[in-house]
Amino acid sequence: MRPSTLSIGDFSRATHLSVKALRYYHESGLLEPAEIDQHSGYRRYEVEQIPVAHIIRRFRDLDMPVEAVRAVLHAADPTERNELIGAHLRRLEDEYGRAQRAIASLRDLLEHPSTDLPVEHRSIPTTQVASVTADVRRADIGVWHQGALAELYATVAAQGLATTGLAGGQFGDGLFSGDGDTATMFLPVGAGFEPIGRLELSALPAVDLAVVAHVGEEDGIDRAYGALAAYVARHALALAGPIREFYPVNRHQTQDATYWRTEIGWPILATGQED
Amino acid sequence: MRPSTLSIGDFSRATHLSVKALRYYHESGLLEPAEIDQHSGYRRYEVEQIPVAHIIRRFRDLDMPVEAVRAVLHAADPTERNELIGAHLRRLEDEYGRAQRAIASLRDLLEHPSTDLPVEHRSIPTTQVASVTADVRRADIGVWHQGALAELYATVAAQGLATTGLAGGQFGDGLFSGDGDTATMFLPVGAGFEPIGRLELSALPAVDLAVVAHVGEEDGIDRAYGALAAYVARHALALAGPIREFYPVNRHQTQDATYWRTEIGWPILATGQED
DNA sequence: ACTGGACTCTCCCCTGGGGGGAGACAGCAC
DNA sequence: GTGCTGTCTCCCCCCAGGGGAGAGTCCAGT
Repeated sequence: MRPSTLSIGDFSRATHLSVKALRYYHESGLLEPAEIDQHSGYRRYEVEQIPVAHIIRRFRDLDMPVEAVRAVLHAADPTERNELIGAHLRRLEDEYGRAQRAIASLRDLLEHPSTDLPVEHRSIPTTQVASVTADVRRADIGVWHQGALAELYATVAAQGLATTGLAGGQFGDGLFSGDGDTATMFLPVGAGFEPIGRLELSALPAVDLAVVAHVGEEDGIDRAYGALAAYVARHALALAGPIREFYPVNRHQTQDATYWRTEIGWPILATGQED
Repeated sequence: MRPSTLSIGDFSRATHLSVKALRYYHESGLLEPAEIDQHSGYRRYEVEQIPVAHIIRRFRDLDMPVEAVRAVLHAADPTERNELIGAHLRRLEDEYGRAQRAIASLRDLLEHPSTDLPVEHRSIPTTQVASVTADVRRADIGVWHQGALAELYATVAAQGLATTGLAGGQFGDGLFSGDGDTATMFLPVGAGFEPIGRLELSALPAVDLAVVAHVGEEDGIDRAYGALAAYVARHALALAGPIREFYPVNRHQTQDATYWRTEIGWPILATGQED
């Protein structure tokens, strides 16, 4: 008699999926054997499952998570399926674009390891701000940053208020314990701001900052950080609080990133003396 | 007095690397603290280490392995460094290209889940071949496949011999125990072949095959596998050995992939009867 | 019917790059 | 002295399986 089902080894050879992977897909429910021998526990697959297995392998070759593969296979209609696939492809494209820009920045950093940029001292008084504070993982800061600023600008404008200073952010607050990353985006406002949703009205403490400006996209910003660190080292100044950044250009109004400006403020102890 | 070193928390804020990551980099020797308090075990970093930490973060953002980052940082000269960075960028580019092609193939598979392609039965006698056999991980098969075939063509030609049949490969041999993937690439030759290096002279056993042809790049090949599986299922034929593939077109002479041809052979039990 | 070898089973530990948390010290301001 | 926060080490967790141990199964040959 000719068996109409395949052993796990035969199925592995027919699908180019390893036996280990097949067992894992069974365990995780992504691809269940057609039949399991009650006595021996041997898995048996049907030939009709081979095309499905090929599809799974293709997706896994793309590093699509097993959960996402299951979602695609269980998607109701082709539209939803294409949407899911498209989303994954967009993620890959994003990653690649980010990689290219970061590589350029890296070459720059490595080839000009110690660039001197003008450093300016700035005394910031206590400031009343509309703010958003959250624990954000470092990898997500870019996205969160954009969203929070957009919300601040929109809400302040919607309340008919004017901004009374530079938009900015503060990172690594240490207000909460633990190693979480507390980040705050803020927009200075006058009296009358009404906190809505996650937005708060708060007061930023006064600080003395050593400030370096960076122009252009965020990718090249490490050079500014490096220059600042070198300056601080030369003048033997310690870090006296969370880093504060300012964004003099409204990035939602000015789309061309070459005009963007980031001012990085490194809090220092007020000394008054500069050599 | 102003401390000239930073605690791990301050250093974390200055570099945007998490405290956990910094401890891990210390443990793995990628970035060692400038000083460790003998009594308390507290780590102390110098401001001069900040630019280095930024560089490390950039590389890790690119998913470059910690080992590779260390290699780049310890590289003797900029040339070697650029070479290492370039290699990583090329890997990213390769992945992205592969992803794009695989996505196209996937859409095809999902939109035409059951394509009928002509299936042909073929009886292959025992064949004398020059061959390369190795345990190859599935992900590496593409590369290994190219190299092995090129070596076979070159060596056979160098010995002044003619090929006496179609080049091909055999996958999932099962000659060795375990779940390893045994793959063999072969080129039929007449008498007089001298095995050199990893090349062997061997005899492939006779088989009866159900064969489907696929034209073009390897990316669309899953459709052919699917059609073959459907055919085999309809005719209740079991898999009777490792999959064999044939490549009638020499891919090193014909660069245009649209002319490439892959014949997939699914071993079946010889029955002589076809309904 | 028996034997040997190939095949498969489950179970456990391992990878990389950290994240999350427990419990114990350390340092600093009041 | 008394909190509070920061930091230490140690342990378990993630994904997608890989590697191997030890035991049970299947099948072909005798």
